[in-house]
Amino acid sequence: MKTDSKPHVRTRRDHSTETAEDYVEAVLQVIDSRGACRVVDLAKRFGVSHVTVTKTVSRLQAAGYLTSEPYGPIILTRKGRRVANESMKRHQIVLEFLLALGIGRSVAEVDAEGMEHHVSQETLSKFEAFVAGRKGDG
Amino acid sequence: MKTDSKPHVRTRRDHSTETAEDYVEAVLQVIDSRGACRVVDLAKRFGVSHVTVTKTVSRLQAAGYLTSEPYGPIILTRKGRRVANESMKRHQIVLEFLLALGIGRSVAEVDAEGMEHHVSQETLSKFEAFVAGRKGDG
DNA sequence: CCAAAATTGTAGCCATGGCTACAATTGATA
DNA sequence: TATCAATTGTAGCCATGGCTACAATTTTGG
Ligand SMILES: [Mn+2]
Ligand SMILES: [Mn+2]
Ligand SMILES: [Mn+2]
Ligand SMILES: [Mn+2]
Repeated sequence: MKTDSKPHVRTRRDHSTETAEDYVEAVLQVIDSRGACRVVDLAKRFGVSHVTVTKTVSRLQAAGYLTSEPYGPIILTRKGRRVANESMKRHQIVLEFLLALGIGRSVAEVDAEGMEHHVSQETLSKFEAFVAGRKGDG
Repeated sequence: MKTDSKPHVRTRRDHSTETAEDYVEAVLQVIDSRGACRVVDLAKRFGVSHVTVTKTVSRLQAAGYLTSEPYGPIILTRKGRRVANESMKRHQIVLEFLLALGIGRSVAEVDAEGMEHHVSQETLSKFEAFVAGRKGDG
């Protein structure tokens, strides 16, 4: 797990994996709700042009997260599915934590999307414990 | 405050202001502890080459956050000091929140460096309230 | 005061992630 | 089925933020 003593170095590393995590997560969710994932779906979701999505998808394909043929749908590889599931789980924990803290849902959803990539395993565990604790209360 | 319904759009905006915030904050702290801030100080702090710092400093100068003459020290403008103070305050709140949650100092410092840029005002307030609450306890 | 070390600047490269404009393909429907 | 709409691809642009290599300047020690 390499405990980077330099905070900014870790933050930069977090950012370098952020796109892959958000994309595979989105692909999984779109497939789950529409049957197949297309470039337009991701463009709408992320609020970017379809060109940006196409280029990113091609990078992620080269990196082994997904596959796609010309004019075809976007499909996750085994690796892509693994990362998507891990990311979704972590996203969920962060979101539930913010909700448990009493933050409004729409704000919590926005904050979680950015925060999720910077939460260490230790912090994630504390978040989980906190949520579990609030469930027990009244 | 514009409540971006699209999480990823907000996250991208957070990232677009991140460098300026981290730099002015660092400049303020270096000045405070060494009397003056130089390119090397920032390069060490951020774990990047002096070239990266030079280029970024020149961008931030163009954007009005700081000034610097050739081979001279880096000085914050009024705007730079304002942003630095705000950023330091927010950073401190996030850090103290993580510590109050029971996270180890070194991990908390690393996580805070990334998280701080994605915390909305509402969430920041809840963080503050949580820390204040734990202070009262035993 | 001068040489070596440290610092800073400059040139030029790369990857990521944005965009517009336009072309090609596919899908829907009249 | 022929056309129009939607989707996807491609070309080419930009800004940010990394880097190495080398040049210039400043600082420091003897
Ligand atoms: Mn995200
Ligand atoms: Mn997410
Ligand atoms: Mn930061
Ligand atoms: Mn971030």
